[in-house]
Amino acid sequence: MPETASAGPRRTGPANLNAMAAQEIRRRVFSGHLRAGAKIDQEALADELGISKLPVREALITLDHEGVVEHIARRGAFVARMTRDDIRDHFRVFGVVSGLAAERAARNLSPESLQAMHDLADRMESGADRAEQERLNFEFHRRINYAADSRRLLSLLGILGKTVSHGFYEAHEDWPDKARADHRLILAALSARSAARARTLVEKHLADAGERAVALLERQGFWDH
Amino acid sequence: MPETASAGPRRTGPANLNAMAAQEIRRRVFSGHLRAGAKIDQEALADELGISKLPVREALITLDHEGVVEHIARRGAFVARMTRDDIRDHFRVFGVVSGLAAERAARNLSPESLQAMHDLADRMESGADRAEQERLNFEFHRRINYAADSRRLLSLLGILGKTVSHGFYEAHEDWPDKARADHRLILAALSARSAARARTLVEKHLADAGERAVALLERQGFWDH
DNA sequence: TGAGAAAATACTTTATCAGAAATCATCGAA
DNA sequence: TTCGATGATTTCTGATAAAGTATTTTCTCA
Repeated sequence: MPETASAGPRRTGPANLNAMAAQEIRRRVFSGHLRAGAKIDQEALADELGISKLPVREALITLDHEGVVEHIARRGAFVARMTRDDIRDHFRVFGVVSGLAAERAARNLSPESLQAMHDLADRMESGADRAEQERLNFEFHRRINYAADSRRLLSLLGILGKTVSHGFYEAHEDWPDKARADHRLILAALSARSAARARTLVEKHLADAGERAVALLERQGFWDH
Repeated sequence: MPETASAGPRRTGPANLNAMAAQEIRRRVFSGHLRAGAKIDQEALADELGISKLPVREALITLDHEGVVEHIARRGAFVARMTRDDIRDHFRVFGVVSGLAAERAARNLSPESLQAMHDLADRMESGADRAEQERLNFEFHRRINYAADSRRLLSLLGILGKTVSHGFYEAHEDWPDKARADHRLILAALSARSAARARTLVEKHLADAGERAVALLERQGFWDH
């Protein structure tokens, strides 16, 4: 028996409990399940998720840094009151930081990576299903961000990106077309080594994504009280 | 006796232990006490600070988000390997986000706030001591950031600002003069409601601060191994 | 018989749990 | 309206369980 292949009831969760808890709380906030300003009961949430209070507490620290909840010392955590402009601002910042990364990527990207990105763009047009498109989209941007070759930018982009409510590809009829067109333009700028143009395009791309995020949340009843 | 003024041996720390621990770890990292790549022993650190492991653990989560340490699941936390370019990038991002805030502030700042900022600038020139100047400087930027009136920007700026190693006013002979000049220019742009100019000036101001931060860390032996 | 590789074991460290201590907000009384 | 007691939570501690790492031992092959 070379491995513990036929293992017993090993749990299959995402590595650690606090990441799982954070993901679940994010879902509840953006789905409108947890309303803005509501106090988050650590104990109740822990019971509900079948874990102890500690991972929940750690998840709340993470979400505080992301701006999803507001943590007041010795008072507890509250769902952050996010306005439409807060969402737009989030994507605006996401945009300028991504723009910086694109600016660098325009200089650094190897010919091989550029080719790989062209392939990605091609695959996005060959009518894959929505979920697959979202994955390809993620991969496209990831390539740019890694090419920027800056630990600092990468770490910030990781935080900024996690907050995003996924599901653009399902929610917006015209988003796939718009995204494809944007990606082609960005890729052209990167291929031409036009750092400034790549930066501007990426900034606009994400500002637009911000508007879509607002519309998506609107439709999901995020601001209905 | 209106309050527990003449209290017993109440501890006087900064509200909660994890914030204290985070501050202490930051200090050790930027002073070169904890070297890049070094593994952080949670238990040893907890013993040393006279607290339990949990606040230390929570501090490490915070510092992970700030990019000061790198947390690998079930492996522990390691001091982030920060290059000179990482520091510059940090301030670059700090700059673009602060720039966004300044852009908004140029539109929003009330005449009263502008007057208050003029007073702050005046006081910075009336030869206060270095520590006081650093405080006034902080207040100056805080005014701008609050005037931007965006929870999202404010929260990000809070995180970005904490990482900064303080002590510019002590460390650089010419920084007070440079900072005063920059502030005057920024203030002029804000008073003239020139959003774009305010943004550019703030971006430059912080990019310069980044160079100074690199020089400061260099002098403190941060990169000597 | 000695050297190298694989596997099992022991050890160190992290992640989690349940409960105790401290703190703040609320409510009632003067 | 102000002060003090009560109750509900958060925050922290010590202990336990789960991983990962390193070491040692054993086995195979030259």
